[in-house]
Amino acid sequence: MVQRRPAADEDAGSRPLWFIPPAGAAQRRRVLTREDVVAEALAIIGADGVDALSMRVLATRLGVVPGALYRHVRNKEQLHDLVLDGVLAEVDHEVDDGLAWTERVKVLAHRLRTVLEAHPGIAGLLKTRDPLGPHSLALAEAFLAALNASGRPGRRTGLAFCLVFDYTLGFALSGPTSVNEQRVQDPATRNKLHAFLRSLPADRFPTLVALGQHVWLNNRDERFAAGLDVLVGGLDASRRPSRRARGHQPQR
Amino acid sequence: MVQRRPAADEDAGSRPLWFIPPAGAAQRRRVLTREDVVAEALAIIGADGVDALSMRVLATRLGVVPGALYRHVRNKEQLHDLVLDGVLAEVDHEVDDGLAWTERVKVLAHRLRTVLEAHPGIAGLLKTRDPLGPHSLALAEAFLAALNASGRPGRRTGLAFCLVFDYTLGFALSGPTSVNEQRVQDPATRNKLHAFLRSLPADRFPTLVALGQHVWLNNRDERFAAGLDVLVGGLDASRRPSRRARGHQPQR
DNA sequence: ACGATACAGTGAACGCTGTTCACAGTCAAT
DNA sequence: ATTGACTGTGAACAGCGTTCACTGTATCGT
Repeated sequence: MVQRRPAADEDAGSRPLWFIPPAGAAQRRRVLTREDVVAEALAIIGADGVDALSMRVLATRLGVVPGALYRHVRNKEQLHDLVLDGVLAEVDHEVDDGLAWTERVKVLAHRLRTVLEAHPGIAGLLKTRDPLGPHSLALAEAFLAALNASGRPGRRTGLAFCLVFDYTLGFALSGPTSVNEQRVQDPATRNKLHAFLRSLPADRFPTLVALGQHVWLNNRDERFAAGLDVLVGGLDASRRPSRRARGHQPQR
Repeated sequence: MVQRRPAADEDAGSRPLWFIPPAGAAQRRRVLTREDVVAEALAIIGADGVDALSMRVLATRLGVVPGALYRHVRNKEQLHDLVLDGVLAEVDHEVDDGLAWTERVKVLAHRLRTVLEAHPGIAGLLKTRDPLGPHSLALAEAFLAALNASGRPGRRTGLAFCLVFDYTLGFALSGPTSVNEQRVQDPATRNKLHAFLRSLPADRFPTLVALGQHVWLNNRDERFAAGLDVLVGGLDASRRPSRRARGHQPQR
Protein backbone atom coordinates (compact mmCIF):
# COMPACT_ATOMS: atom_id res chain seq x y z
CA MET A 1 0.00 0.00 0.00
CA VAL A 2 2.98 2.27 0.60
CA GLN A 3 5.94 1.53 -1.62
CA ARG A 4 5.04 -1.12 -4.13
CA ARG A 5 8.12 -0.90 -6.30
CA PRO A 6 10.71 -3.17 -4.64
CA ALA A 7 13.97 -1.49 -3.75
CA ALA A 8 16.08 -3.30 -6.31
CA ASP A 9 18.96 -0.85 -5.91
CA GLU A 10 20.48 -2.17 -2.74
CA ASP A 11 20.98 -5.58 -4.29
CA ALA A 12 22.45 -4.28 -7.52
CA GLY A 13 26.02 -4.61 -6.26
CA SER A 14 25.98 -8.13 -4.89
CA ARG A 15 25.06 -10.18 -7.93
CA PRO A 16 23.17 -13.27 -6.95
CA LEU A 17 20.41 -13.30 -4.41
CA TRP A 18 18.86 -16.40 -5.91
CA PHE A 19 18.76 -17.89 -2.46
CA ILE A 20 16.16 -15.74 -0.80
CA PRO A 21 13.00 -16.39 -2.77
CA PRO A 22 13.10 -19.74 -4.49
CA ALA A 23 9.43 -20.17 -3.69
CA GLY A 24 6.85 -18.71 -5.98
CA ALA A 25 8.32 -19.63 -9.34
CA ALA A 26 7.01 -16.87 -11.63
CA GLN A 27 5.85 -14.95 -8.59
CA ARG A 28 8.80 -12.63 -8.14
CA ARG A 29 8.60 -11.03 -11.54
CA ARG A 30 5.13 -9.68 -11.11
CA VAL A 31 5.00 -7.04 -8.43
CA LEU A 32 1.23 -7.08 -8.64
CA THR A 33 -1.05 -10.06 -8.87
CA ARG A 34 -4.75 -10.40 -9.47
CA GLU A 35 -5.10 -11.51 -5.88
CA ASP A 36 -3.53 -8.26 -4.72
CA VAL A 37 -5.94 -6.24 -6.80
CA VAL A 38 -8.99 -8.11 -5.54
CA ALA A 39 -7.78 -8.00 -1.94
CA GLU A 40 -7.27 -4.24 -2.06
CA ALA A 41 -10.66 -3.81 -3.73
CA LEU A 42 -12.23 -5.80 -0.90
CA ALA A 43 -10.47 -3.58 1.61
CA ILE A 44 -11.85 -0.46 -0.04
CA ILE A 45 -15.38 -1.83 -0.18
CA GLY A 46 -15.22 -3.05 3.39
CA ALA A 47 -14.12 0.38 4.53
CA ASP A 48 -16.11 2.81 2.38
CA GLY A 49 -18.64 0.77 0.43
CA VAL A 50 -18.80 -0.26 -3.18
CA ASP A 51 -19.30 3.27 -4.47
CA ALA A 52 -15.86 4.24 -3.21
CA LEU A 53 -14.27 1.60 -5.42
CA SER A 54 -12.95 3.31 -8.52
CA MET A 55 -10.16 2.09 -10.73
CA ARG A 56 -8.19 5.23 -10.00
CA VAL A 57 -8.25 5.07 -6.21
CA LEU A 58 -7.64 1.35 -6.38
CA ALA A 59 -4.61 1.93 -8.57
CA THR A 60 -3.35 4.71 -6.32
CA ARG A 61 -3.61 2.55 -3.22
CA LEU A 62 -1.64 -0.14 -5.02
CA GLY A 63 1.02 2.40 -6.01
CA VAL A 64 0.30 1.99 -9.67
CA VAL A 65 -1.14 3.86 -12.62
CA PRO A 66 -4.84 3.17 -13.42
CA GLY A 67 -4.17 1.47 -16.74
CA ALA A 68 -1.95 -1.09 -15.06
CA LEU A 69 -4.96 -2.74 -13.45
CA TYR A 70 -6.15 -3.89 -16.85
CA ARG A 71 -3.22 -6.30 -17.00
CA HIS A 72 -4.88 -8.28 -14.22
CA VAL A 73 -8.57 -7.62 -14.72
CA ARG A 74 -10.49 -7.35 -17.96
CA ASN A 75 -12.70 -4.51 -16.77
CA LYS A 76 -14.51 -3.23 -13.73
CA GLU A 77 -17.34 -5.68 -14.25
CA GLN A 78 -14.99 -8.63 -13.88
CA LEU A 79 -13.44 -6.98 -10.85
CA HIS A 80 -16.92 -6.86 -9.35
CA ASP A 81 -17.39 -10.56 -10.01
CA LEU A 82 -14.12 -11.42 -8.33
CA VAL A 83 -14.87 -9.18 -5.38
CA LEU A 84 -18.30 -10.73 -5.10
CA ASP A 85 -17.01 -14.23 -4.73
CA GLY A 86 -14.47 -12.96 -2.23
CA VAL A 87 -17.23 -11.54 -0.10
CA LEU A 88 -19.38 -14.65 -0.30
CA ALA A 89 -16.38 -16.64 0.87
CA GLU A 90 -16.86 -14.97 4.24
CA VAL A 91 -20.23 -16.63 4.70
CA ASP A 92 -19.83 -19.75 6.79
CA HIS A 93 -21.93 -22.38 5.05
CA GLU A 94 -21.46 -25.15 7.60
CA VAL A 95 -24.61 -25.83 9.60
CA ASP A 96 -25.44 -28.39 12.25
CA ASP A 97 -27.20 -31.32 10.59
CA GLY A 98 -29.12 -31.94 13.78
CA LEU A 99 -31.16 -28.78 13.35
CA ALA A 100 -34.52 -28.76 11.62
CA TRP A 101 -34.38 -27.66 7.99
CA THR A 102 -36.31 -24.53 8.87
CA GLU A 103 -33.69 -23.51 11.40
CA ARG A 104 -30.87 -24.31 9.02
CA VAL A 105 -32.35 -22.05 6.37
CA LYS A 106 -32.80 -19.26 8.88
CA VAL A 107 -29.24 -19.54 10.15
CA LEU A 108 -27.85 -19.41 6.65
CA ALA A 109 -30.00 -16.44 5.72
CA HIS A 110 -28.92 -14.55 8.82
CA ARG A 111 -25.27 -15.20 8.07
CA LEU A 112 -25.67 -14.10 4.48
CA ARG A 113 -27.38 -10.89 5.50
CA THR A 114 -24.69 -10.10 8.05
CA VAL A 115 -21.87 -10.49 5.56
CA LEU A 116 -23.69 -8.56 2.84
CA GLU A 117 -24.42 -5.64 5.11
CA ALA A 118 -20.82 -5.59 6.26
CA HIS A 119 -19.89 -4.65 2.70
CA PRO A 120 -22.24 -1.83 1.69
CA GLY A 121 -23.27 -2.03 -1.92
CA ILE A 122 -22.28 -5.64 -2.48
CA ALA A 123 -25.88 -6.83 -2.45
CA GLY A 124 -26.53 -4.57 -5.41
CA LEU A 125 -23.92 -6.44 -7.43
CA LEU A 126 -25.32 -9.81 -6.43
CA LYS A 127 -28.74 -8.85 -7.70
CA THR A 128 -27.69 -8.39 -11.28
CA ARG A 129 -24.65 -10.64 -11.58
CA ASP A 130 -24.91 -14.33 -11.09
CA PRO A 131 -23.32 -16.21 -8.22
CA LEU A 132 -21.37 -18.93 -10.00
CA GLY A 133 -18.01 -18.63 -8.29
CA PRO A 134 -16.80 -21.47 -6.08
CA HIS A 135 -17.80 -19.85 -2.82
CA SER A 136 -21.16 -18.75 -4.21
CA LEU A 137 -21.82 -22.31 -5.30
CA ALA A 138 -20.93 -23.63 -1.88
CA LEU A 139 -23.42 -21.28 -0.29
CA ALA A 140 -26.11 -22.20 -2.80
CA GLU A 141 -25.42 -25.86 -2.05
CA ALA A 142 -25.94 -25.25 1.66
CA PHE A 143 -29.25 -23.48 1.11
CA LEU A 144 -30.46 -26.08 -1.35
CA ALA A 145 -29.48 -28.95 0.92
CA ALA A 146 -31.42 -27.48 3.81
CA LEU A 147 -34.47 -26.80 1.68
CA ASN A 148 -34.26 -30.21 0.07
CA ALA A 149 -34.59 -31.74 3.52
CA SER A 150 -38.13 -30.44 3.67
CA GLY A 151 -39.15 -33.23 1.35
CA ARG A 152 -40.74 -31.25 -1.47
CA PRO A 153 -40.29 -32.08 -5.14
CA GLY A 154 -37.21 -30.71 -6.85
CA ARG A 155 -38.99 -28.08 -8.85
CA ARG A 156 -40.62 -26.61 -5.76
CA THR A 157 -37.29 -26.72 -3.93
CA GLY A 158 -35.84 -24.57 -6.69
CA LEU A 159 -38.62 -22.05 -6.25
CA ALA A 160 -38.13 -22.03 -2.49
CA PHE A 161 -34.41 -21.42 -2.94
CA CYS A 162 -35.01 -18.46 -5.20
CA LEU A 163 -37.53 -17.10 -2.73
CA VAL A 164 -35.24 -17.23 0.30
CA PHE A 165 -32.23 -15.97 -1.63
CA ASP A 166 -34.15 -13.13 -3.21
CA TYR A 167 -35.64 -12.11 0.09
CA THR A 168 -32.30 -11.99 1.86
CA LEU A 169 -30.63 -10.13 -0.99
CA GLY A 170 -33.46 -7.68 -1.33
CA PHE A 171 -33.39 -6.98 2.36
CA ALA A 172 -29.65 -6.51 2.54
CA LEU A 173 -29.79 -4.27 -0.48
CA SER A 174 -31.61 -1.49 1.28
CA GLY A 175 -28.90 -1.63 3.89
CA PRO A 176 -28.57 0.40 7.05
CA THR A 177 -26.75 3.13 5.12
CA SER A 178 -29.68 3.88 2.82
CA VAL A 179 -31.55 7.15 3.12
CA ASN A 180 -34.59 5.15 4.07
CA GLU A 181 -32.95 3.66 7.13
CA GLN A 182 -30.91 6.67 8.12
CA ARG A 183 -34.08 8.70 8.30
CA VAL A 184 -35.62 6.22 10.70
CA GLN A 185 -32.60 5.75 12.92
CA ASP A 186 -32.37 9.24 14.26
CA PRO A 187 -35.18 9.67 16.81
CA ALA A 188 -35.72 13.32 15.92
CA THR A 189 -36.24 12.80 12.19
CA ARG A 190 -38.25 9.68 12.92
CA ASN A 191 -40.61 11.69 15.09
CA LYS A 192 -40.93 14.31 12.38
CA LEU A 193 -41.72 11.54 9.92
CA HIS A 194 -44.40 10.13 12.24
CA ALA A 195 -45.86 13.60 12.69
CA PHE A 196 -45.94 14.02 8.92
CA LEU A 197 -47.77 10.73 8.54
CA ARG A 198 -50.33 11.67 11.16
CA SER A 199 -50.84 15.03 9.51
CA LEU A 200 -51.94 13.44 6.24
CA PRO A 201 -55.59 13.84 5.23
CA ALA A 202 -57.38 11.07 7.08
CA ASP A 203 -60.01 10.66 4.41
CA ARG A 204 -57.51 9.76 1.70
CA PHE A 205 -54.92 7.91 3.80
CA PRO A 206 -56.80 6.47 6.78
CA THR A 207 -54.63 3.41 7.26
CA LEU A 208 -51.42 5.33 6.79
CA VAL A 209 -52.44 7.85 9.40
CA ALA A 210 -53.34 5.08 11.81
CA LEU A 211 -50.53 2.62 11.15
CA GLY A 212 -47.78 4.66 9.54
CA GLN A 213 -45.84 4.85 12.77
CA HIS A 214 -45.69 1.07 12.82
CA VAL A 215 -44.13 0.92 9.38
CA TRP A 216 -41.30 3.42 9.63
CA LEU A 217 -39.42 2.07 12.62
CA ASN A 218 -35.80 1.52 13.51
CA ASN A 219 -36.23 -2.24 13.55
CA ARG A 220 -34.18 -3.77 10.78
CA ASP A 221 -33.26 -6.83 12.80
CA GLU A 222 -36.80 -7.49 13.88
CA ARG A 223 -38.06 -6.90 10.35
CA PHE A 224 -35.65 -9.36 8.82
CA ALA A 225 -36.26 -12.03 11.45
CA ALA A 226 -40.05 -11.67 11.34
CA GLY A 227 -40.10 -11.72 7.54
CA LEU A 228 -37.89 -14.76 7.47
CA ASP A 229 -40.16 -16.50 9.96
CA VAL A 230 -43.24 -15.79 7.88
CA LEU A 231 -41.44 -16.93 4.78
CA VAL A 232 -40.08 -20.18 6.18
CA GLY A 233 -43.39 -20.76 7.93
CA GLY A 234 -45.15 -20.41 4.62
CA LEU A 235 -42.71 -22.84 3.05
CA ASP A 236 -43.25 -25.30 5.87
CA ALA A 237 -47.01 -25.06 5.46
CA SER A 238 -46.78 -25.65 1.71
CA ARG A 239 -44.49 -28.66 1.82
CA ARG A 240 -47.21 -30.88 0.48
CA PRO A 241 -49.57 -29.06 -1.87
CA SER A 242 -52.60 -29.38 0.41
CA ARG A 243 -55.85 -27.52 -0.05
CA ARG A 244 -54.39 -24.63 1.92
CA ALA A 245 -51.43 -24.09 -0.34
CA ARG A 246 -53.24 -24.14 -3.65
CA GLY A 247 -52.25 -21.89 -6.48
CA HIS A 248 -48.62 -22.89 -6.67
CA GLN A 249 -49.01 -24.59 -10.01
CA PRO A 250 -46.73 -23.34 -12.77
CA GLN A 251 -49.64 -22.15 -14.88
CA ARG A 252 -49.40 -18.98 -16.98
CA MET B 1 -38.08 17.78 -28.63
CA VAL B 2 -37.17 19.46 -31.89
CA GLN B 3 -37.04 23.25 -31.74
CA ARG B 4 -37.55 24.32 -28.16
CA ARG B 5 -36.65 27.97 -28.54
CA PRO B 6 -39.85 29.78 -29.59
CA ALA B 7 -39.61 31.87 -32.72
CA ALA B 8 -39.91 35.22 -30.97
CA ASP B 9 -38.87 37.13 -34.11
CA GLU B 10 -42.15 37.00 -36.01
CA ASP B 11 -43.96 38.71 -33.18
CA ALA B 12 -41.40 41.47 -32.70
CA GLY B 13 -43.13 43.83 -35.13
CA SER B 14 -46.77 43.63 -34.04
CA ARG B 15 -46.72 44.88 -30.48
CA PRO B 16 -49.50 43.37 -28.42
CA LEU B 17 -50.56 39.78 -28.62
CA TRP B 18 -51.98 39.79 -25.14
CA PHE B 19 -55.05 38.09 -26.46
CA ILE B 20 -53.75 34.73 -27.42
CA PRO B 21 -52.48 33.25 -24.18
CA PRO B 22 -54.19 34.74 -21.18
CA ALA B 23 -54.14 31.32 -19.57
CA GLY B 24 -51.10 30.18 -17.71
CA ALA B 25 -50.08 33.43 -16.04
CA ALA B 26 -46.30 33.11 -15.70
CA GLN B 27 -46.36 30.12 -18.04
CA ARG B 28 -45.28 31.74 -21.25
CA ARG B 29 -42.01 33.12 -19.96
CA ARG B 30 -40.52 29.81 -19.02
CA VAL B 31 -39.91 27.71 -22.06
CA LEU B 32 -39.06 24.79 -19.82
CA THR B 33 -40.84 23.65 -16.69
CA ARG B 34 -39.96 21.07 -14.09
CA GLU B 35 -42.82 18.98 -15.41
CA ASP B 36 -41.22 18.98 -18.85
CA VAL B 37 -37.91 17.82 -17.43
CA VAL B 38 -39.46 15.01 -15.41
CA ALA B 39 -41.67 13.94 -18.30
CA GLU B 40 -38.72 13.70 -20.68
CA ALA B 41 -36.71 11.85 -18.04
CA LEU B 42 -39.55 9.36 -17.70
CA ALA B 43 -39.60 8.92 -21.47
CA ILE B 44 -35.87 8.17 -21.51
CA ILE B 45 -36.14 5.68 -18.66
CA GLY B 46 -39.16 4.01 -20.18
CA ALA B 47 -37.29 3.58 -23.45
CA ASP B 48 -33.74 2.74 -22.43
CA GLY B 49 -33.72 2.23 -18.69
CA VAL B 50 -32.44 4.32 -15.85
CA ASP B 51 -28.81 3.99 -16.83
CA ALA B 52 -29.49 5.85 -20.07
CA LEU B 53 -30.66 8.88 -18.12
CA SER B 54 -27.82 11.37 -18.01
CA MET B 55 -28.15 15.09 -17.55
CA ARG B 56 -26.52 15.66 -20.92
CA VAL B 57 -28.79 13.50 -23.03
CA LEU B 58 -31.77 14.79 -21.10
CA ALA B 59 -30.72 18.36 -21.83
CA THR B 60 -30.06 17.56 -25.48
CA ARG B 61 -33.49 16.00 -25.94
CA LEU B 62 -35.02 19.12 -24.41
CA GLY B 63 -33.00 21.32 -26.77
CA VAL B 64 -31.12 22.90 -23.93
CA VAL B 65 -27.63 23.06 -22.46
CA PRO B 66 -26.91 20.70 -19.51
CA GLY B 67 -26.53 23.42 -16.93
CA ALA B 68 -30.01 24.75 -17.67
CA LEU B 69 -31.56 21.71 -16.01
CA TYR B 70 -30.27 22.88 -12.66
CA ARG B 71 -32.72 25.79 -12.78
CA HIS B 72 -35.54 23.27 -12.37
CA VAL B 73 -33.93 20.46 -10.41
CA ARG B 74 -31.47 20.71 -7.57
CA ASN B 75 -29.41 17.74 -8.68
CA LYS B 76 -29.75 14.32 -10.21
CA GLU B 77 -30.82 12.80 -6.92
CA GLN B 78 -33.86 15.04 -6.76
CA LEU B 79 -34.60 14.25 -10.38
CA HIS B 80 -34.59 10.59 -9.42
CA ASP B 81 -37.07 11.28 -6.64
CA LEU B 82 -39.40 13.10 -8.96
CA VAL B 83 -39.13 10.41 -11.61
CA LEU B 84 -39.79 7.78 -8.98
CA ASP B 85 -43.07 9.26 -7.91
CA GLY B 86 -44.01 9.64 -11.55
CA VAL B 87 -43.48 5.95 -12.12
CA LEU B 88 -45.40 4.92 -9.02
CA ALA B 89 -48.28 7.04 -10.27
CA GLU B 90 -48.71 4.43 -12.98
CA VAL B 91 -49.60 1.78 -10.44
CA ASP B 92 -53.36 1.51 -10.15
CA HIS B 93 -54.04 1.30 -6.42
CA GLU B 94 -57.79 0.74 -6.65
CA VAL B 95 -58.80 -2.80 -5.73
CA ASP B 96 -62.15 -4.47 -5.39
CA ASP B 97 -63.20 -4.39 -1.76
CA GLY B 98 -65.11 -7.61 -2.25
CA LEU B 99 -61.91 -9.62 -2.64
CA ALA B 100 -60.23 -11.34 0.28
CA TRP B 101 -57.35 -9.37 1.74
CA THR B 102 -54.91 -12.01 0.52
CA GLU B 103 -56.06 -11.53 -3.05
CA ARG B 104 -55.94 -7.77 -2.74
CA VAL B 105 -52.36 -7.88 -1.59
CA LYS B 106 -51.43 -10.17 -4.43
CA VAL B 107 -53.11 -8.00 -7.04
CA LEU B 108 -51.33 -4.91 -5.77
CA ALA B 109 -47.98 -6.66 -5.69
CA HIS B 110 -48.42 -7.90 -9.24
CA ARG B 111 -49.31 -4.44 -10.47
CA LEU B 112 -46.33 -2.93 -8.70
CA ARG B 113 -43.98 -5.47 -10.18
CA THR B 114 -45.32 -4.94 -13.68
CA VAL B 115 -44.83 -1.18 -13.52
CA LEU B 116 -41.38 -1.46 -11.96
CA GLU B 117 -40.16 -3.89 -14.58
CA ALA B 118 -41.52 -1.66 -17.32
CA HIS B 119 -38.97 0.95 -16.24
CA PRO B 120 -35.66 -0.91 -15.89
CA GLY B 121 -33.57 0.36 -13.03
CA ILE B 122 -36.35 2.15 -11.21
CA ALA B 123 -36.57 -0.53 -8.54
CA GLY B 124 -32.96 0.21 -7.68
CA LEU B 125 -33.86 3.79 -6.85
CA LEU B 126 -36.84 2.74 -4.75
CA LYS B 127 -34.63 0.54 -2.62
CA THR B 128 -32.47 3.33 -1.31
CA ARG B 129 -34.74 6.37 -1.56
CA ASP B 130 -37.90 6.56 0.40
CA PRO B 131 -41.34 6.59 -1.16
CA LEU B 132 -42.94 9.64 0.39
CA GLY B 133 -44.37 11.32 -2.69
CA PRO B 134 -48.16 11.56 -3.08
CA HIS B 135 -48.46 8.59 -5.42
CA SER B 136 -46.11 6.50 -3.33
CA LEU B 137 -48.21 7.23 -0.27
CA ALA B 138 -51.38 6.26 -2.09
CA LEU B 139 -49.86 2.92 -2.99
CA ALA B 140 -48.62 2.36 0.55
CA GLU B 141 -52.12 3.17 1.79
CA ALA B 142 -53.62 0.55 -0.51
CA PHE B 143 -51.18 -2.14 0.67
CA LEU B 144 -51.64 -1.21 4.31
CA ALA B 145 -55.43 -1.18 4.02
CA ALA B 146 -55.45 -4.67 2.51
CA LEU B 147 -53.08 -6.02 5.14
CA ASN B 148 -54.95 -4.31 7.93
CA ALA B 149 -58.06 -6.24 6.90
CA SER B 150 -56.33 -9.40 8.05
CA GLY B 151 -57.07 -8.37 11.63
CA ARG B 152 -53.58 -8.42 13.08
CA PRO B 153 -52.29 -5.84 15.49
CA GLY B 154 -50.88 -2.65 14.05
CA ARG B 155 -47.27 -3.43 14.74
CA ARG B 156 -47.48 -6.76 12.94
CA THR B 157 -49.28 -5.13 10.05
CA GLY B 158 -46.33 -2.79 9.67
CA LEU B 159 -43.98 -5.74 9.54
CA ALA B 160 -46.17 -7.49 6.99
CA PHE B 161 -46.20 -4.36 4.83
CA CYS B 162 -42.42 -4.12 4.85
CA LEU B 163 -42.20 -7.79 3.99
CA VAL B 164 -44.48 -7.66 0.96
CA PHE B 165 -43.05 -4.37 -0.28
CA ASP B 166 -39.45 -5.54 0.14
CA TYR B 167 -40.17 -8.81 -1.60
CA THR B 168 -41.77 -7.15 -4.61
CA LEU B 169 -39.04 -4.54 -4.87
CA GLY B 170 -36.30 -7.08 -4.48
CA PHE B 171 -37.80 -9.26 -7.14
CA ALA B 172 -38.32 -6.44 -9.61
CA LEU B 173 -34.80 -5.26 -8.97
CA SER B 174 -33.16 -8.26 -10.60
CA GLY B 175 -35.32 -7.54 -13.60
CA PRO B 176 -35.52 -9.46 -16.85
CA THR B 177 -32.64 -7.40 -18.23
CA SER B 178 -30.13 -8.59 -15.65
CA VAL B 179 -27.30 -10.86 -16.64
CA ASN B 180 -28.78 -13.48 -14.38
CA GLU B 181 -32.05 -13.61 -16.28
CA GLN B 182 -30.61 -13.09 -19.74
CA ARG B 183 -28.42 -16.11 -19.22
CA VAL B 184 -31.42 -18.24 -18.39
CA GLN B 185 -33.68 -17.00 -21.16
CA ASP B 186 -31.66 -18.22 -24.09
CA PRO B 187 -32.16 -22.00 -24.29
CA ALA B 188 -28.62 -22.61 -25.51
CA THR B 189 -26.86 -20.82 -22.68
CA ARG B 190 -29.35 -22.26 -20.22
CA ASN B 191 -28.45 -25.74 -21.35
CA LYS B 192 -24.77 -24.95 -21.02
CA LEU B 193 -25.44 -23.69 -17.52
CA HIS B 194 -27.31 -26.88 -16.62
CA ALA B 195 -24.49 -28.95 -18.05
CA PHE B 196 -22.02 -26.98 -15.96
CA LEU B 197 -24.06 -27.60 -12.85
CA ARG B 198 -24.24 -31.33 -13.55
CA SER B 199 -20.52 -31.41 -14.15
CA LEU B 200 -19.73 -30.15 -10.65
CA PRO B 201 -18.06 -32.57 -8.23
CA ALA B 202 -20.97 -34.53 -6.78
CA ASP B 203 -19.23 -35.03 -3.45
CA ARG B 204 -18.98 -31.34 -2.71
CA PHE B 205 -22.17 -30.12 -4.39
CA PRO B 206 -24.59 -33.06 -4.32
CA THR B 207 -27.78 -31.02 -4.10
CA LEU B 208 -26.65 -28.52 -6.69
CA VAL B 209 -25.87 -31.31 -9.13
CA ALA B 210 -29.26 -32.87 -8.52
CA LEU B 211 -31.45 -29.79 -8.28
CA GLY B 212 -29.48 -27.05 -10.00
CA GLN B 213 -31.52 -27.33 -13.15
CA HIS B 214 -34.62 -26.56 -11.13
CA VAL B 215 -33.15 -23.32 -9.84
CA TRP B 216 -31.89 -21.66 -12.99
CA LEU B 217 -35.02 -21.60 -15.08
CA ASN B 218 -36.70 -19.09 -17.32
CA ASN B 219 -39.67 -18.78 -14.99
CA ARG B 220 -39.77 -15.28 -13.60
CA ASP B 221 -43.55 -15.08 -13.59
CA GLU B 222 -43.95 -18.43 -11.88
CA ARG B 223 -41.24 -17.55 -9.40
CA PHE B 224 -42.86 -14.29 -8.44
CA ALA B 225 -46.35 -15.78 -8.16
CA ALA B 226 -45.19 -18.79 -6.17
CA GLY B 227 -43.10 -16.68 -3.83
CA LEU B 228 -45.97 -14.30 -3.29
CA ASP B 229 -48.28 -17.22 -2.54
CA VAL B 230 -45.90 -18.64 0.04
CA LEU B 231 -45.46 -15.22 1.55
CA VAL B 232 -49.13 -14.33 1.78
CA GLY B 233 -49.89 -17.86 2.91
CA GLY B 234 -47.37 -17.44 5.69
CA LEU B 235 -48.95 -14.15 6.65
CA ASP B 236 -52.39 -15.74 6.66
CA ALA B 237 -51.17 -18.56 8.88
CA SER B 238 -49.59 -16.12 11.33
CA ARG B 239 -52.56 -13.79 11.69
CA ARG B 240 -53.01 -14.80 15.30
CA PRO B 241 -49.73 -15.77 16.97
CA SER B 242 -50.69 -19.41 17.47
CA ARG B 243 -48.30 -22.14 18.50
CA ARG B 244 -47.44 -22.68 14.83
CA ALA B 245 -46.30 -19.13 14.21
CA ARG B 246 -44.06 -18.74 17.19
CA GLY B 247 -40.77 -16.90 17.04
CA HIS B 248 -42.07 -13.60 15.75
CA GLN B 249 -41.17 -11.78 18.92
CA PRO B 250 -38.73 -8.90 18.60
CA GLN B 251 -36.13 -10.63 20.71
CA ARG B 252 -32.41 -10.26 20.01
C1' DA C 1 26.98 -15.57 -21.71
C1' DC C 2 24.11 -13.20 -24.74
C1' DG C 3 20.38 -11.88 -27.60
C1' DA C 4 15.37 -12.55 -28.24
C1' DT C 5 11.02 -12.41 -26.26
C1' DA C 6 7.24 -11.76 -23.23
C1' DC C 7 5.07 -8.69 -20.43
C1' DA C 8 3.97 -5.54 -16.19
C1' DG C 9 3.72 -0.85 -15.61
C1' DT C 10 3.88 4.11 -17.65
C1' DG C 11 1.96 8.31 -19.32
C1' DA C 12 -1.11 10.38 -22.02
C1' DA C 13 -5.16 10.65 -24.15
C1' DC C 14 -10.49 9.96 -25.37
C1' DG C 15 -15.14 10.42 -24.31
C1' DC C 16 -18.14 10.33 -20.88
C1' DT C 17 -20.26 11.90 -16.28
C1' DG C 18 -22.47 15.53 -12.62
C1' DT C 19 -21.99 20.15 -11.32
C1' DT C 20 -20.78 25.21 -10.97
C1' DC C 21 -20.54 29.98 -12.39
C1' DA C 22 -20.18 34.49 -14.66
C1' DC C 23 -22.76 36.27 -18.25
C1' DA C 24 -26.53 37.40 -21.70
C1' DG C 25 -31.07 38.10 -22.93
C1' DT C 26 -35.91 38.53 -21.99
C1' DC C 27 -39.92 39.19 -19.55
C1' DA C 28 -42.75 41.60 -15.68
C1' DA C 29 -43.32 45.14 -12.57
C1' DT C 30 -42.34 49.76 -11.05
C1' DA D 1 -38.28 53.78 -19.34
C1' DT D 2 -35.72 51.84 -15.79
C1' DT D 3 -35.17 48.19 -12.61
C1' DG D 4 -35.14 43.62 -11.15
C1' DA D 5 -35.94 38.79 -11.40
C1' DC D 6 -34.94 34.82 -13.67
C1' DT D 7 -34.08 31.33 -17.47
C1' DG D 8 -30.85 29.55 -20.58
C1' DT D 9 -25.77 29.96 -22.39
C1' DG D 10 -21.07 28.63 -22.75
C1' DA D 11 -17.23 27.24 -20.67
C1' DA D 12 -14.95 25.12 -17.36
C1' DC D 13 -13.64 21.63 -13.33
C1' DA D 14 -12.93 17.28 -11.39
C1' DG D 15 -13.72 12.72 -11.77
C1' DC D 16 -14.92 8.36 -14.14
C1' DG D 17 -13.70 3.72 -17.16
C1' DT D 18 -10.93 2.48 -20.77
C1' DT D 19 -7.33 2.27 -24.62
C1' DC D 20 -2.75 2.36 -26.56
C1' DA D 21 2.03 3.14 -28.01
C1' DC D 22 5.98 2.81 -25.45
C1' DT D 23 9.68 1.50 -21.83
C1' DG D 24 12.22 -1.16 -19.02
C1' DT D 25 13.11 -5.41 -16.97
C1' DA D 26 13.17 -10.30 -16.06
C1' DT D 27 13.07 -14.79 -18.10
C1' DC D 28 14.12 -18.22 -21.63
C1' DG D 29 16.50 -20.46 -25.44
C1' DT D 30 20.46 -20.66 -27.66
